[in-house]
Amino acid sequence: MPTHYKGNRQDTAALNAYINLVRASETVLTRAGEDLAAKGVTLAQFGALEALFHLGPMCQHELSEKLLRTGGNVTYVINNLERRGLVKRERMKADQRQIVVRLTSAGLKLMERILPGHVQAIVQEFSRLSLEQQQTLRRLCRTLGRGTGSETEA
Amino acid sequence: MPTHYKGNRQDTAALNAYINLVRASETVLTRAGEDLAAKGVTLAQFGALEALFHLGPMCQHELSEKLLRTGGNVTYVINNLERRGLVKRERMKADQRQIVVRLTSAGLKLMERILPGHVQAIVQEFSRLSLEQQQTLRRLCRTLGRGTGSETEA
DNA sequence: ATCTTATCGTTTAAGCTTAAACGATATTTG
DNA sequence: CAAATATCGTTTAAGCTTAAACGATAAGAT
Repeated sequence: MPTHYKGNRQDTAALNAYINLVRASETVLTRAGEDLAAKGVTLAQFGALEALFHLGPMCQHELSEKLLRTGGNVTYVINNLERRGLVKRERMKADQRQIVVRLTSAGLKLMERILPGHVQAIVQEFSRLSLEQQQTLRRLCRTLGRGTGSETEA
Repeated sequence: MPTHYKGNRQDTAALNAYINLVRASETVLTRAGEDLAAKGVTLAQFGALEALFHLGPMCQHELSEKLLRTGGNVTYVINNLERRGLVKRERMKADQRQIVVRLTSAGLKLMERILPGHVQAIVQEFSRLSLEQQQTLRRLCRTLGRGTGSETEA
């Protein structure tokens, strides 16, 4: 479904790339979300759990930076995870403003149980593309995702 | 920021493509949303307005198919647009279940005023990629976005 | 014609997300 | 030290999104 906008060649190429990029992302996210729903967590919850699993305990501010979400959003998602007993909060002694979030044993067990299958679901999803195509896609998306020039990342 | 998951080559390529695809989409959508916010509408509202602008009046069910959203979501977004006087609803005589949504003159004027600038914002965003790269990105995303094999689209 | 089934739009509950205002705690500055 | 500034987490309001249940209308079956 190409764009209906009548413009020049540049405009058409950009709009078509835009719509297909967003659609592809929605498709992939929807399927990943369905996989996780069957495992009992949401995508947002999994994102937080995954960061804690791979990077270890961290304060909410740090989590908000890793997840590219606002502080208020992290409060909300962590509330839901804490209510389900998957993470726990601990106020830091050194800096009373910060709250360290860590996986509970239940949270750790959950991740050990569902992570491999979720990875395979994503691998399966991307098997529509060859290895080389996946790398090309990654490279183009990285170029597109770069900021306005004030980034620090290599 | 590559994945921290320790897996084989296939897994790593898929996960990296996944994370960068989603991030790029979020980046582009955020910027498009900021552009539209400055123009006074949300991305979801613009999506509905744009469909009505380019395809003409249609019932909510049709709109939900074009926008790839649920019926309940269309009800919600159209409510907000109607409240702002940008669209109006008309119950169809032929089929009393259907409700045709059409742009008001205010909605039409708004789109004529903001659409060109929004297109240019997207073109600007994608100017990080060459024309050829945009076409490659589009092709890869289309492949990825295809359904499980039950699609009708060419 | 009546009964069954399907379609269309709405409502509700739950979750995600942001921006903005706020309180508590740290840090910096004069 | 005291005052101003900055950081961290929370809360609120608004919007987006879905799934599921529902009522109204239409289409199909017997």
